Amino acid sequence: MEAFQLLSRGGARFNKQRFKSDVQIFNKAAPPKDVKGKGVLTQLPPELDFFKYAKAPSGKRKAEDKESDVHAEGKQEKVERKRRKIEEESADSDDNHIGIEEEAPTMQKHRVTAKGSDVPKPIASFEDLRERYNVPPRLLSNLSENSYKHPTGIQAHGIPILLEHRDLAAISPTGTGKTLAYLTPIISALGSPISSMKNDGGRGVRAVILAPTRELAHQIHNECLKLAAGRKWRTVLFSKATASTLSDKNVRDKVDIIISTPLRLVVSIQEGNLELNNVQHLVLDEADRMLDPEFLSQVQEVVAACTHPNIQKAVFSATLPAGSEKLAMGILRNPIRIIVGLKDTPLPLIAQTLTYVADDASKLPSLLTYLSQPYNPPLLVFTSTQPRTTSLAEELIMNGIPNVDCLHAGMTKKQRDDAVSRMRRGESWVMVTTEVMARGMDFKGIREVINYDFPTSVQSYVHRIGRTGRAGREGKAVTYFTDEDGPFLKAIANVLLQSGSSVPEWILKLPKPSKMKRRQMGKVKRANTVNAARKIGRNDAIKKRDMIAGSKRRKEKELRETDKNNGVGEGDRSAK
DNA sequence: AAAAAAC
Repeated sequence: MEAFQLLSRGGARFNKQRFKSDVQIFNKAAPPKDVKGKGVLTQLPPELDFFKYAKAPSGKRKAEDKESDVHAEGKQEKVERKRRKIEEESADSDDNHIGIEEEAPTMQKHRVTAKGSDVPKPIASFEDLRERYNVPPRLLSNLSENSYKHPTGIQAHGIPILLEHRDLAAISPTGTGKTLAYLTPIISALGSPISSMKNDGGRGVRAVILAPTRELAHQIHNECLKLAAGRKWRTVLFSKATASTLSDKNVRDKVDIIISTPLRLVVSIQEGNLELNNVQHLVLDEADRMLDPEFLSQVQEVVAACTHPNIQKAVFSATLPAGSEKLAMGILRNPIRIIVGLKDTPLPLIAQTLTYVADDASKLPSLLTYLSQPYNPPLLVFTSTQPRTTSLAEELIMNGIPNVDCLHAGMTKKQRDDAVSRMRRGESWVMVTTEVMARGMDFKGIREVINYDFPTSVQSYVHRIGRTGRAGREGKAVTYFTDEDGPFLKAIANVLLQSGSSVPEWILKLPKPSKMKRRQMGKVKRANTVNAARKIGRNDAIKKRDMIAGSKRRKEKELRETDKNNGVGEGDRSAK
């Protein structure tokens, strides 16, 4: 009982603080001053109560059902029903499922659902970690010195799970502190840097974190350095340069944590320049991306190389489609699944709009008009390809837009690093980019995102606009759509609805495009790509690459099928 | 459904 009171007090304090400092609109809405006990958030005006989606099912639904903001009532109800269904599914309790009901107040505040056996209770503050798990004081002081005062939902729930050495699938919205949620327990569990160990040292790297882009790996490494400050931790951002340094076994065995993109790691393993047999913590950040067909075999190779019997594995993302979740669950052992908020859904803090621009030629004038009015720099502009990123940046510069920058993976490492640095220093006002920046990147200042080209999936949309609205701040996201984007418009419109933004009625009335039509659209687009490729004389190269990729994908699919039939685990397969 | 990303 005492513990429970402590938890609810801590939770209440956290929420009050967080909302007061970060969400201006909270003050305007005059929150209840008395935050003692339960239900601060249940008293929020419905448009602010974005935790409601993940609350344990209760009789309180009705009051929350009334949302004023949406034009199409019928659609709204449908979405609501879907929402409720998802909740019921995730809250499906079995005997092992510890007290969602008993812990309801805390759970509600953190809007979290947990599934799995013997789920550890969440922490109320980082200080709890000292008593409960003997987390080193140095680590705790590093947290508070970097202004991490109160755990977010994913941190409160995820850190204890990882500290109890359980496998974890964690789904938490963009900008809610996932990186810290896995770095803190890893550094705590490692105890002491290898270099300072007398007996146990020299057996090789003990933790590996995989991320889909270099930029993200870099950012994770920076966070890691903050937490590692004051002790002789060796944390390595894996790259060509560091890989060659680590080809010396004596150097390599003194490394504590490696942060890397998958292929880089695979290459080193294959060259015999790296062993992962002492890895006890493996994290896949942006897990659904990492389990995409193009990354999957690489990731599986890394997983297979981690042969330590006691390895703990965790996957983190804001989005985890069913297919990816299955793959993830195949990699994890007796995992706990934590969902904060609703998966595949942006934060309602981000005000989203869809803007019709007729055709591609109308996009540039629209953007120029947008930029001629006051906006909050830095602005992030997403396009669909590298060439389009470059040419749009050039157009903007020619039109006199100041401080335009661009970043895509076709640029050199130095160019990429410089662009990120300019962004971090606040020197870029308009950053034009590709999917490379869509996931994980945390630029605190970004208030506005523009999808210049329509995103190619719901996941892409959620992650792109998730570059704003971070750590409780408000954000704004504008998405251009043309006639060609028609077939995919409705899916995105539903995402807007689910996260509390309004959508013009006519969009919701769009018929669901038939499979035939979608296939046709796909063909048209593919033909365009081929034509474009022919123009720049790379047709053959692209064809060849696509053929290779295609056959690889098919092969992987076949393997998946046969494995399923033979009951072979994920790890076994890639070893073949 | 498709481009970009990983070296």
